[in-house]
Amino acid sequence: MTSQQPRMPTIATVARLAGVSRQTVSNVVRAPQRVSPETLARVQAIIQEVDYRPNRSARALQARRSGFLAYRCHRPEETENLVLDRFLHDLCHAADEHDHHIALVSPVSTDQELAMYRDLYRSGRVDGFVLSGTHPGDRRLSALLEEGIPFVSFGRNWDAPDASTWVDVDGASGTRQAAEHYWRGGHRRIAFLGWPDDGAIGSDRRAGYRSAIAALGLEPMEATAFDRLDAAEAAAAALLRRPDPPTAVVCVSDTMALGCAWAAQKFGIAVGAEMGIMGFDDSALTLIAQPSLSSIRQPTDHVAQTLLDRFIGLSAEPPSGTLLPPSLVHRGSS
Amino acid sequence: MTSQQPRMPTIATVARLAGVSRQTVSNVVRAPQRVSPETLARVQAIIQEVDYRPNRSARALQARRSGFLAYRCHRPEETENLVLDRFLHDLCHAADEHDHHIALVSPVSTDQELAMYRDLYRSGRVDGFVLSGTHPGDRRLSALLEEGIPFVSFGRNWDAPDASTWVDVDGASGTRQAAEHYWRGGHRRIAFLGWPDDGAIGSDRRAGYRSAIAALGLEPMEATAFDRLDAAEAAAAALLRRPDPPTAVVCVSDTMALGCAWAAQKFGIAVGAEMGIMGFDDSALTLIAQPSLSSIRQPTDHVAQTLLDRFIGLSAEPPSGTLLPPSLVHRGSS
DNA sequence: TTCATTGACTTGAACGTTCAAATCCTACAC
DNA sequence: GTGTAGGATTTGAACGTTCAAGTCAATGAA
Repeated sequence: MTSQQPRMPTIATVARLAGVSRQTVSNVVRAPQRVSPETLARVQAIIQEVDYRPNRSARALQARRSGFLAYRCHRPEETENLVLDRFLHDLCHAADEHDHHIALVSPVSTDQELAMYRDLYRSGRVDGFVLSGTHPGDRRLSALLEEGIPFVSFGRNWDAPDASTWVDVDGASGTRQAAEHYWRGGHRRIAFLGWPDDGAIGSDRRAGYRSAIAALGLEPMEATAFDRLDAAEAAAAALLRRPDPPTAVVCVSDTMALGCAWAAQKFGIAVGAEMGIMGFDDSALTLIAQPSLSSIRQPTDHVAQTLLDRFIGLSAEPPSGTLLPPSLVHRGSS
Repeated sequence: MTSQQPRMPTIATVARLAGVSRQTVSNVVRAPQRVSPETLARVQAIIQEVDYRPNRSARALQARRSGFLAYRCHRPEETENLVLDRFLHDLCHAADEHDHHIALVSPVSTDQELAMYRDLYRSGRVDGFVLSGTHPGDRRLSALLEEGIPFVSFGRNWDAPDASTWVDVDGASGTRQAAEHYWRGGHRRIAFLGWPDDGAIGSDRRAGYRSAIAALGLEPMEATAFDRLDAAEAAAAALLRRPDPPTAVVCVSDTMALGCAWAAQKFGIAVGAEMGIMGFDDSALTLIAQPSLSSIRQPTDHVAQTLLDRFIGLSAEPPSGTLLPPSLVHRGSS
């Protein structure tokens, strides 16, 4: 941190010390089977001794790939943060296992985002991109496809599902599982608390509930509220005031579920024992809440893993989409 | 995304097309004043035309610095996430402005973290590190210092404040400002709602409150609770049941402030008009609350900016710590 | 005229890898 | 004994930059 750092050992340093050529050292590191056992041992000893690691910039230059993928770090104000936080974490992890790393960008507009992507890719700084939060009409997908820039996305390619490689979570499967879970638990009046302004995600989750309810031969019971605690609480209270109040509520988000739980408490209903509540996303919101909420959890680790696998094989395989089912996390409110 | 990409234009491509040498092209990009106006214009035109960008790996190799800083992406379960989320965002931004990028790592233990850092640095993948969430006895600081690996930290170097370069937020200043703000607003019974198990951060914030109260000649009034909504609500309710209830509460966190607001509502006290509540960190938690909470906001953008500045000048300047004051964000509960 | 000075540009080498081709050696078959 | 095959290793070149040292021509002072 102070003066001149002594130079790092290079492949040439090791070669000289071990009395072999650079290429042999390279082989020891990358293709040990090509090297005779004695030489292998000798060179490995030297590598240990001087703590040599291949220089990644040199490798990147020669291989014409940096081993970096760029990811846009989401804005702190957005609500879906908590899932994306977990996703980002899992993405790092998955990248690590593929000897890659994640480079972050934080553009302020879509235009700037695209300009950054172009620059990052053309300057060889990154090998491609991981997008998240895709939506119908997403310009990023079409632009990257058009420019032939490699990418994968967490979220479908809504406009052209077969044109690019993506992984998404099957929201309908989650709400379907939740409804079926309650049915198996003896519940017969199962409600859904959704958003009023259904986008693609909200209607996907709603559809899963409806299909399960229909398949089970139950009466649907739906309410909507904006994604805020007070609004959710009010909507849930309205449900509870009905002559035939639900005994279980499947919610489109954890915020909704928390509001639902507050409402139940005010009605003197024991959450968990008397009434089931299921959130969506298993966000950290559950931690500040009491009682802790059951939730439908997106398998972000599996998503990240799959995306990385797919990215690595991108030039070989044709583009393809994958839907992964979420899973129920039972915490006490179910 | 499909077949063989055509090769990117290199400095040699541009040189050939412009009829100059590689070095001249390099000068056009990096030191335009060295080139004659006519040549400059001609070369720039070609650069535009073929959309040339210098290859970063080649630059990194030659300059022996990658332009990457590594940052450990926090675990999704941790509570201070929301500030760190904002910090990460600001860090990307600051890095961008210094022509650097942030590379993420997600180690599972401190040992692995240190091993990763060593590897990333020695392989030339990153030029150094940005740490956050430092604590007394933090092994990372001592290890990096010992190995001579460059880093800066968001959070003091508790054990050796003068040994490394850091930036931290003056928590005491925040709570002091809040107390003084309420005093100026006519409040005379100002309480502090803190954590029972005061770590360094909690006691820092408490100290600011105490110093302000003492300076203003008021009676201190303190309560504690764990950082959970229900616990905070209970503690706040106890305060409100006192014969001399506070008219304003400075809280050690937003969770506490939200709990406080719920308690006030139950007592029929109008938050904002009748009672002031100040949170800490201005986390997104405030979004799910109604009315929205005032809060003490850490200047993460300034922190990030300063850290980057300091990192760039790390080899030239001696290590130094900087304390930045937070600011009050008035939203309605103050 | 001579010779240093300056400005514009070029050349060769180096940064640390890996690929492709070449070399060397040993073993084995005919 | 000759030829061939194959394994282990080395050599030279290339990846795309930039640094340091060079050339070359024009300028101006002695």
